[in-house]
Amino acid sequence: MLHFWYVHSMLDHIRDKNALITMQKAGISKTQQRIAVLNILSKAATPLNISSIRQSLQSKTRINRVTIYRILSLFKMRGIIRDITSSGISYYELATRENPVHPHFNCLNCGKLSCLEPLTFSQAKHLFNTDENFSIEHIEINISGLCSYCRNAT
Amino acid sequence: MLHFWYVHSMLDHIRDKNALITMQKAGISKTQQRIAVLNILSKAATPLNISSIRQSLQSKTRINRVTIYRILSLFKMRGIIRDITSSGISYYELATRENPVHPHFNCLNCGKLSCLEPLTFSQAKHLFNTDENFSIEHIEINISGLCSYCRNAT
DNA sequence: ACCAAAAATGCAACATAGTTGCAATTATTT
DNA sequence: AAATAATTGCAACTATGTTGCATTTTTGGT
Repeated sequence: MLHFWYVHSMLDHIRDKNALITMQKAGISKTQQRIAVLNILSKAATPLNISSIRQSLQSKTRINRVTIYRILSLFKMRGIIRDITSSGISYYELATRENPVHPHFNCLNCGKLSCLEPLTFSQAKHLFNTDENFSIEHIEINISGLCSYCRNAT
Repeated sequence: MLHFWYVHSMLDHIRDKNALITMQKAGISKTQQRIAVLNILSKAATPLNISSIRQSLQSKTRINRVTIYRILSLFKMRGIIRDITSSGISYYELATRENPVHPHFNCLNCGKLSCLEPLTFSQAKHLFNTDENFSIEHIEINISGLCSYCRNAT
């Protein structure tokens, strides 16, 4: 039987490799800080906000607050990640083919952001009577309430 | 023919009266600052963010930054206003029967937030497969791109 | 209309998010 | 392996938002 730590170090290794490939494709320098940020986002099951990212990073990599902002901003520009702002807080998630744009659910109790089933852009676009000639570039749908855990806990 | 200033002072008078009635109904003290904030929001054609509200207020009423936050928070709790957070900035609009919850359009160029045609809560709710037992309390839909003005200006 | 009690405002101080310029460090290219 | 280019760290700054406490304004009873 494989050991826990072994499986994990193996996964970490794969992730590091993927991170390098991603940055290669994007044509940006492969720095330790960028790899670390990318790995944290690829490990995450839900979109993460800056403070979660900082916490996860500080234990492993020495990284400045400003650097995180700059890396996230660069990743966003290059289409590597997407940001979701729910209740005034920015969350980040990987933007891959396998992970298309989708609505999010923000628990008002625990604050966790979960991903909902995707709605295609055209489906969503169809909903809104935009006879006024707006050019739609982004549709953000955020739903809030209580997640199943918090709902049952109360 | 009626003079411009006359019509306006008349409208202001009606607004002041409406503001007083609103606060009476909500069972909260009728203060100058609250009347001023309420009037600004009732005059506005689009949802306003804090800095717009501050700017509009400072010319007329002496009011502290903190007071505006407290008033908006109270109004929100009492259901007098609604807040919309688009791209990390909070905007406020009157929450009346005639003005139901609706999606918003945020121009990425000029930053202005416009109101789109409403979608009923049940229409919107129906869209999302929430088989997981989330309890939905709020659905926020924000669309961004270029407004007609900015689109044509470029 | 006045006075006491209750409520709201102003102010100072603080916390967090996010940005910018510049010097020091790290990647990349040859 | 060295020179150049890019990135990071740091200090300082802006904006948003919050809290405690003293001062002022509203409210409600007389």
